[in-house]
Amino acid sequence: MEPVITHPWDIREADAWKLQQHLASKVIRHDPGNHEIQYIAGVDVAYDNHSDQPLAAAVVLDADSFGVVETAVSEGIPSFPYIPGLFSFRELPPIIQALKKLTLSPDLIVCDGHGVAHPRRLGLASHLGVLFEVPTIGCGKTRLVGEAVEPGIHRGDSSPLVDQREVIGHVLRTQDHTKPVFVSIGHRISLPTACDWILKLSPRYRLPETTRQADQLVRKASAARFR
DNA sequence: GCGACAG
DNA sequence: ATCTTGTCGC
Repeated sequence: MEPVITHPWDIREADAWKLQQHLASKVIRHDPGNHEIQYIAGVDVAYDNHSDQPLAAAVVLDADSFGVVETAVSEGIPSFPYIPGLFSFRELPPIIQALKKLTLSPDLIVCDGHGVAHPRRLGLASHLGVLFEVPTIGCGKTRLVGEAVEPGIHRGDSSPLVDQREVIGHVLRTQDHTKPVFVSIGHRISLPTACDWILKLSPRYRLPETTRQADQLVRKASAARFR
C-alpha cells in the first residue's frame, strides 16, 4: 500500500497549519459509488517512555468475520512532539510506514482519533485518507472540538457534534450505559455510513475491533522492542 | 488573560 | 500515550 501524496515531515509548526488548510480542501465527505468493502484496517501508535520513539501497528480485518488477516509494524521513525491540533504530524510517519508494509490494500481504515472533527477539519483520519486516497473514519475516545448533548444511554444512540454551526461528527454510544465515542468523516465516506461501520465493528466492546486489535498488537510489539 | 487541548 | 492482572460487580 503506497501513499498518493507525500510531504516533508520535518516541518515547522507554522507550515503544518498551512498544509492542513490545503489538504482539508481535498477531503471528500460522501460515500463512493459501488464500493465493496472486503478489508478494514485499524492503526495505532505507542511510544517508548524514555526516547519517545514511536512504533505503529496496522492490522487488517476481514469485513465479514472481523478476523485478522494481516499485520505490520513500523520501526526506526523519529519522534515529533505532541501538539493538540497537529496530532497527525506525530502519528502519521510511523503509521504510513506500517501501512506500506502491508501486501493487502484496505478498503477502509479506522483511526484512533478524529477526522473532520478538528479545528481546521483535518484530523488524523482525514489527513491519512487524503494521502492514500482511501476511505477513512475517525473514531476518538474524547472530544477535541465541538459541542454535543449527551446521547441516549443505549447502543446505537447518538447526537450531533457541532462546531461553528457545522455538524462535524456524531457522539455515538456503542454499548449500553458505556461512555460514547466520537465518530467523524475521515475521507471518502458519509457520516451515516461511518457511524454504521463503527457500530458494526463494536459488537461487544466500547471501541471498534479494528482499534482493539491494533492496540493489542502495538502494545506487544513495543513491549518487545523497548524492553 | 484564562481555560481547553485527539493520543 | 504511559503505570497494569486479576478481580469485583451488574
